[in-house]
Order: sequence, then structure tokens, then C-alpha cells
Amino acid sequence: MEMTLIGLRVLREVAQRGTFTAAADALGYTQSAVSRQMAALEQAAGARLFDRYPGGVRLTGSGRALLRHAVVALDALEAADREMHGAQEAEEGRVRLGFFPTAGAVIVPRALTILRQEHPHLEVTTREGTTPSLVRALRAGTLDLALLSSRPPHRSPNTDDPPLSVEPLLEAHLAVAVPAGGPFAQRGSVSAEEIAREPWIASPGTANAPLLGVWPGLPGRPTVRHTARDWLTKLHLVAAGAGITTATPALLPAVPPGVRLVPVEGVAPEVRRVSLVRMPGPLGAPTQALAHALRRQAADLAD
Amino acid sequence: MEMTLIGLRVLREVAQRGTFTAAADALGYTQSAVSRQMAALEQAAGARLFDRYPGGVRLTGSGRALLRHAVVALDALEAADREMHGAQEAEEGRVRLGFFPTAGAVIVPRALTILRQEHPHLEVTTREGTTPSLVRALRAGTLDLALLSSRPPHRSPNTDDPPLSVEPLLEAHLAVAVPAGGPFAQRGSVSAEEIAREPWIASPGTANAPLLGVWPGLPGRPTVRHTARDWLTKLHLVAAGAGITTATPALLPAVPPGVRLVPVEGVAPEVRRVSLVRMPGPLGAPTQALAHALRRQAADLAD
DNA sequence: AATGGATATGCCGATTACTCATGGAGAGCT
DNA sequence: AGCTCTCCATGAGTAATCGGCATATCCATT
Repeated sequence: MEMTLIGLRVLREVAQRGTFTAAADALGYTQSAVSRQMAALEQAAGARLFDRYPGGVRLTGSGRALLRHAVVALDALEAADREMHGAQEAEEGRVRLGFFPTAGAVIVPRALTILRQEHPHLEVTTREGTTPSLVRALRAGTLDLALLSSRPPHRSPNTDDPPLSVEPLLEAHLAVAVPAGGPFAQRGSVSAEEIAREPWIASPGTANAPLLGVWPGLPGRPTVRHTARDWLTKLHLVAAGAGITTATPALLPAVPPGVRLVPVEGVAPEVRRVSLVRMPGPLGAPTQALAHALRRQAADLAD
Repeated sequence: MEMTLIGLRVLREVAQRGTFTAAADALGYTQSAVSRQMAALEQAAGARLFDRYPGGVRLTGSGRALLRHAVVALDALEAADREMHGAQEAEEGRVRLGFFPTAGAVIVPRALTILRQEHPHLEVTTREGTTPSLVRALRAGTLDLALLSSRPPHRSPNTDDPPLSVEPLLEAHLAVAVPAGGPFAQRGSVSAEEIAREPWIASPGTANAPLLGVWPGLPGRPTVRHTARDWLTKLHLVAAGAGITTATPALLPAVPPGVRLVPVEGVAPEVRRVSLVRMPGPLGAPTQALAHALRRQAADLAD
């Protein structure tokens, strides 16, 4: 029995997505096909590659070992394709960045602008995603760098080896976004009791994660009237008076007209930490340049 | 159309052997299968990979580019296999050495002995071969280092890019091996005329290459009575009085009883140069250690 | 108990990947 | 020149593989 390039690509995708089903969707296969591919790969490798859990799969030690080398192999062949007829190797280099949704509003675009001025030939690819998906992508070698957001206690996202390198960039206080025409708009701050009964606009939020967009630890049970993942949507819902939501002013220096950001008093302050995460080991020059640009933008926003 | 790992392995083998047919034999395939595999690979790569000549094939620029990356990919997967269940990575490292037949008599064994004392965990693999086959193996990434022998003018074996790194190790004079009981055995030297009519023991020698084992430039047409590739065979034929052959004393400090090595006078001296050849670029530590051991053995033999 | 999301597997059609056999083309030898 | 040798290409036939569909199973949650 022999390994297959397709099998290795599927392995990478499964490692990145966390489930056979998601990998199948991403690759345009059926779940059945992915299951067979992985069974075949396990036989070819002569070792179990995954631990199967009801919620998905996780790589075993052998799986991580194979993935590490598979990424090298697949990258080499992609480089071969580019070299053979994908133009003549930009070779200034390329970087792949992942980030949490809010970072897409300001930090990332600004960093890319600066970077393009300083390194015009650098090719930067970005992808938005959740913390677990970005962590998996780092481990799958599909990303070089990720901007992650975390709340205290800032547990490192390291469920398995090798540990990722985590560099905190800034801490930002949480505030609430309220409609400019509403009762809180002109106030210097609002209290927890005042906002507890307001209708909230939240992100879909998964089962085990707390609702994003609702101030945590409020008395009573919050009313979630709208759910939306997109920031522009949420802010315009706020502007339309449909409800309020949480936001970090440092990461959103400019909000649409009709929206105000006001701090909350009377409860423990909520801070969000933004970190730069990557696989351990030496960095390529393009990755370093991007990391540097992100650090500077974070420092600017921290003021 | 998609590339295949098998296709890449076949590519490497073809690059190493120089013909589809030889690669097919080496891999246990039919020539037809190799031809199809390569046609499929060319289609997948979207470029011609070989120039077809009557005597075999040669890689095009695209072919070399793909080979370079393919070697990386295949090595990565072989490393994965070893890591997953081929014992725990010796990781002191491994080197693959190729050499011309005569080097297998003394230089290589001695160097390996020394090396094993100094680096007991180093795994050295060796392979004997002709100059072109070793050069192709270097280019195919199947060898790290090769000992080659050349006669003046010492043309570099570089028919295509990138040029190989060639480091001369020693030059040795050619002599003739004669039976100890024969008329020449007690002589300090023999003349060209004396040996011209002797029966010779030669190596098979390919079509375009001159006969190995016969003193070049002799008057008249030499009589080749025996052909053998193996040194031990040739020397024992000499001892048995079946004929004479050429040999380099520096590379064969010890010959079987019944054989004497005597220099030849009256013709231009024949020198053979032994060189250490490798692909350009940085060397791994194991490769450097082996290269160092070979250099020292060569210096010892040069006395 | 029922539900929902996850992986595994029997079955089938289309494709792929070999081998066998033959054809064609170029280089070297007599 | 003609012969022969070696090499690569290709048509035909067959065995194996791959992916999709439908279904079974398992587990955590409601």
C-alpha cells in the first residue's frame, strides 16, 4: 500500500478543519471519500493518525509527525508548479496571515498598507477565522502568522506539541456600542444595570463558547434580539437602534455615523488581549517583516 | 490532471538512470509503464520535462526544476516514514557516497573505518558506479557525495546547470600489473614496446569510452584477451599469467600475491585524478565529516 | 427516548494504471 | 548503403482503484 499526494492533501485539510466532514466540504469531496482516504493513508503509514472523538478527530503523535513532513512535501510541489509556469518566482517572498474578525477592520489593513510601501514585492495572503481554526491552520502549515484575541485567563492555545509561540501585542478595554440617538449616546459612561435590560446584538457563538457581543457577567438573563457575525452589519444594526453590542474602541477607532462607543462602569473591567501567534522555530524574512508591521500598528492603536 | 507520488519517484529514477528503460528495470516496471507515467507527469506539470534522444532522455529546464522540488518532497516523506516507525531518528545523520570501482578497494573502506571511530552513529551508505551514473545520482539527489576518477584533460562533468562542485583530491600515476612469475616482475620499469604485444585484461568499456585497463596510446592494436569489471578478478587473472592490465599503485597499495605493479617508461606518463564531487550549496554535517575523512585518506595515499 | 453531528462501510460505475505487443526513429558498425 | 541495436511511443485489454450514494453505528446533548 502506498501513500498518495491526494491523501496528504486531505490530511492537511483535515488537520486544518478538525473534522473529516469539514475537510470534505472544503475539498469538494464527500465525507465518505475523506474517510476512505484517511483509512488508506493510515494503512500506508502503518500507524493510526487520528484519535476519533464524537466531535471530530485529533492528530496522534504519528499524525503530527506525518503532517509536518507532508507540509514540506506539498509546499515543495506547489513551489515547483509556481517555478515552472507561475511567473518567475516573486521570491521577495510570501506570507500567510490569519486573524480574528475584529482585526480585519483596522489593524490588518493598516499593517498591509505600511508593508506594501516598504516591501512592494511582498505577497501577503490573509484569512479570517476563529481561534481554533487559525491555530489548526498554523499547525497544518497553511498559515505563517496569526493574530488571535483572548480574554483572561489567557490560556495558551496549545493542546498539543510543539507549543506555539505567543507574543502579546496589546490589551484593549471593552466598551459598548450604542445608537447615537439613544439615551446613552451623550454619556461619559454607562452602568451595568442600565445595559442589563437592553436588547443585545450577538455573534452566533458556538455551543461551549460564551456569547460574543454580550457583556459578560451581567445580572439576569440578557435578551439577544439579533445575531450577526459581520461587524459592519452589527454596527449598522446598532445605528438603526435595533440593540447594543460590545466593541473594543482601540481596535475600532472609527465607527459608522450613528454609533457611539461608551465605557461601562460598575463592573470589573473587561480586557481583550491581542497576540501574535506562530509555530516555533526560525522565521522567514517576509514573515518577520509582516510581524514587525503588525507590532507597530498595535503599538499605535494602544495609545 | 494531477501529479502523483509514483510519477515523481519515476522521474527521480529516470533522472538517475538516464533512460526510461533503465528506470523501468530498476523499479520493476515495464518500459511502457514508465513512458506513460512520464507522459502523464508532463501533462500534469504542463511542460515538457525531457528532451528525447536516441540514446536516452535528458531533463529540460522545467524537468530540472521539478526534479529539484520532487527530491525535497520525496525525502520529506521518507523521513516521515523513518520517524513514524523506523526507529527513533538516528539523527546523528546519514550520508550517501558514490565512487568509481577502484576507490572501493582501499580509499573508501579506510575512510569508513576512520569515520566510524570518530562518529559511531553516522550512517554511511555507498554505491559503486560509473562517472555518468554517479553524476546523475548526484543531480537526482540520491547521492550526497561522489568520488570520481578522470584523465586529462579533466573536463568538468557539467553538461547542465547548476554546475557541480569539483574538488581534486589526489593525482596518481598509472602502472601495469604483471604476474610475479613473468619476465617483467623483477624489473624496475617496462617500456611501451615491451608491453604492446602482451595480452590485456580490460574492463567491458562502453562504446564511446576508451577501453579501461589497456594502456592508452600504445603502438599497434592491443590484444584484449579477457574482459572483467571486477578488480579482484582482474588481479587474479594477472596472477594466473592470463595477461596484464593497468592499475594505479597509489589506489592499490596492496595487491594479491603473484602480482607486481611496475611503472612504464618511454611514453608520456598517464595520470589519473581523483576528485570529490557534490552538488553546490551548503553541506550537512555528516557530509562534511565524510568529505573530511576522504580528504585525509587521499592525502595519506598520495605519499 | 429522540436528535444531531460525527465516522465507517457495502455496493457500484467510471476512471486509472498496469502489461503485452507492435511500430517508428536515430546512431553506429560492417 | 544497409543492418542492427537501443531507445521511446502507442493501441488493446485487463485488473485495481477512486469517489459517490446510501446506510449503519457511535456518542453527547436535550
